[in-house]
Amino acid sequence: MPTLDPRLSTTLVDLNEPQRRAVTHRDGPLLVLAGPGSGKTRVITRRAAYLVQTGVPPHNVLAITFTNKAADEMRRRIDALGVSRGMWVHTFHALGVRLLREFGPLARVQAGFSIYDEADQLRVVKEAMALCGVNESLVRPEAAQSAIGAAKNRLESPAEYVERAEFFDTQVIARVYEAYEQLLEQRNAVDFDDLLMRVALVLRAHPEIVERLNIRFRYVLIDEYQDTNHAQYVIAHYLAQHHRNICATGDPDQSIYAWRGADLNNILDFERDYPDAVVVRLEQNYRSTGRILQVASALIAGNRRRKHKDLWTENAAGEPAEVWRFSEGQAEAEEIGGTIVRLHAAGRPYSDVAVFYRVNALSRGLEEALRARGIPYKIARGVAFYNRKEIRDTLAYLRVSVNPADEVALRRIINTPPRGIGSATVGRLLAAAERSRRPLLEVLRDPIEQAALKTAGKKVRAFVELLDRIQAATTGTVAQAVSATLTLSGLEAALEKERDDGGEDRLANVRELVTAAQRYDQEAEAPSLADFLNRVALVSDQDAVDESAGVVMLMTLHAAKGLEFPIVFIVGLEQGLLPHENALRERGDIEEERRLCFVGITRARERIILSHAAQRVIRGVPTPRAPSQFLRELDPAATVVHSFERALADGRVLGAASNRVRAEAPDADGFVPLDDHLPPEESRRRSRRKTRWSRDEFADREDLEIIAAAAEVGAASSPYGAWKPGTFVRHDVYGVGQVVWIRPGGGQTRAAIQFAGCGEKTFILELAPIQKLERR
DNA sequence: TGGAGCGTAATTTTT
DNA sequence: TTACGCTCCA
Repeated sequence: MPTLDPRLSTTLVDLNEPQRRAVTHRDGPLLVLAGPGSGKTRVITRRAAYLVQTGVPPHNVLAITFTNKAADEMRRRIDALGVSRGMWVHTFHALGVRLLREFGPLARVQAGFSIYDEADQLRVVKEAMALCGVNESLVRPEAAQSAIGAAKNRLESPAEYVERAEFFDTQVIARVYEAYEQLLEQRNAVDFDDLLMRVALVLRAHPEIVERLNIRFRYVLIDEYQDTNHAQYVIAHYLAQHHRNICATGDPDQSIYAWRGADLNNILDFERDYPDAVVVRLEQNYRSTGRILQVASALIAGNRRRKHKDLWTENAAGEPAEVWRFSEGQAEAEEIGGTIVRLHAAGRPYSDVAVFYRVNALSRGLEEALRARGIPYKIARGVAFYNRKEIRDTLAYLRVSVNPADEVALRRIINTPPRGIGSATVGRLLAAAERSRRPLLEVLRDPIEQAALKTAGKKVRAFVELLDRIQAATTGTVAQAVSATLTLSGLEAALEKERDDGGEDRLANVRELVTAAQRYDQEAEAPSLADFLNRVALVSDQDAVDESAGVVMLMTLHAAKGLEFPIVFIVGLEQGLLPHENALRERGDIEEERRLCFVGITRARERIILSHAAQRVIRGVPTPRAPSQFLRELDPAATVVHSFERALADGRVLGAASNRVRAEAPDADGFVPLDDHLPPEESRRRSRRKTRWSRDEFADREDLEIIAAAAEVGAASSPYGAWKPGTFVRHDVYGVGQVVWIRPGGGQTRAAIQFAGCGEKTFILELAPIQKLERR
């Protein structure tokens, strides 16, 4: 019996009963179902501390999260409890990198491997398609990319994928997948999915490695278990195989990554996988007011695939949730901006406020409104920095010097900045590489090839010499390597010139990269250029959320998970946006959209405002919008509706259906004429009044449906009413085809057309050069 | 070779 | 609205 750690009482203090049970559970599988705001992070960190304080060496504990930010946060909090030394706290992907570094050869990767992000990956997919002779109009490269990613999540090799491929296009993709894998191998590169897949496959094939890892990691904690995909599930399974000390925490109601392969069944079936599992439910919420919780609970009750929880709180009931309705999307942004100004004037720090949206495109209007009012804000977009051209260019140089086989990076920098090696020369070199089956860089170095190129050959030689000089300069600290690369490559000079010519100051951005490298040099345990590059590759948007920045935060609903703010706005609660159009389609998942909305609402501590507009400018086109079906699913007893609609010049009121007495026929534009017997002033006054939704009123209130109907009529009255599946059409480029399906929505009409020569393609009819063929 | 200019297509969420 | 790819011209 180990002596009890004196710190143990601190570890267990201020925990409620279920929390304490979860923290002090020692051996065997444990499932913690943690509702929003129920102190889940606290439980995980305390549990890690508890294990250590009761005698488990820290290096025997492995904690896995999904985001770097969560990992850092957990490490920090465990640190604060004084026990983190030697403990492994990683994201699944970072764990993948570390393990691949250890047993890489078993997974067909060599030291210094590159990690390809989505953009790199797409390049390789395109290359693979070209290699297979697959035309990009036959299979969209993005489609192939996501099919390959999905296959990897299922741990399917190209050969296994082929077996399942029934249809022509999947057979094509199977060939592309195979070529893609070969290209990655030649380049000593892995993509994001490989970081999981290859680890999972190694574990499956090598019991001795599993054994070794099981000895090393006696306790495994996995956070956000509801977001694990099949590959992650398999990894978790093997990591806990012998000792079965797996602690999974999560909440099925907050699973929002099914589109990326997350399998809700992993958490729903945990008790089947581990029949002896102890299950702890954390249902007491410490975050939100009673009404916020009430509204959220009513909403999520609409889902079938879940584990029931009774969320409750001792917090005050608070204010009702608010639904704000606008006639136009811009008014929504303006009103939110104005409200934030007033809140701030009343003493609220900006950081008390966050605005969430379903799609990034919605941030623009908000940004403009905030900027116009001088409200400081930040958008949670971590990758934005690393996606800048100048940053990617710099990193490409570094990648080549760590991994000379990295052809994607090599091709990126071969003529950046311009050095007279144009596409014709590159084309010749690539052909030579393919002919002689040698890596591109080897061909570049070949004096014979250089000579064959005549004048360009000299430039190629200068380029490889440059690469050698850069490689020689990358031996010191990472920061030194980065700045030497900038100077030697000529990037610095090029950017300087661009700035002096009055262009953007992109030099400042690459200087920031040097700063980031300096920070890394100081913080990393064993800094190396390769590790720095790996780390940079795994940066995500979520990591950029800085709640302590003192500014209003703007982010997608996905990025909002795990955060909390006193005042939360969720904008664009409209059909097609939330739930998103894709989810409304045949195989879409409405429940996931509902969870997304649930996640958003439960971020709020004091006040939640859900807004929608009857019309919104999308891609420059004013589009009628119907309110989200989720608005109808909120608990009306805890909800209040506030209309900000305004009459138009001609007296019509967009979206002000709340003033209606009975439904009227929509006019030709698809808008319901409202209150046109009232003078505009009266109409405006009425539409501004605050309405409280009583249950009855809510029940037979038609307004939402009416607006929805108006939107639909708007779409149906489009010139494509007569287009049906089977209708023959002619496209200026693809020729004659036949409509497969047609769907109005969001002011645009989408249709899939099957063409004789080149397969099925989807169009926005309003924009595509396409006509109906008339029967004659 | 490389830049400018044009047309076309696309837009969900991200480790 | 923007991004990308393609063609054309200096």
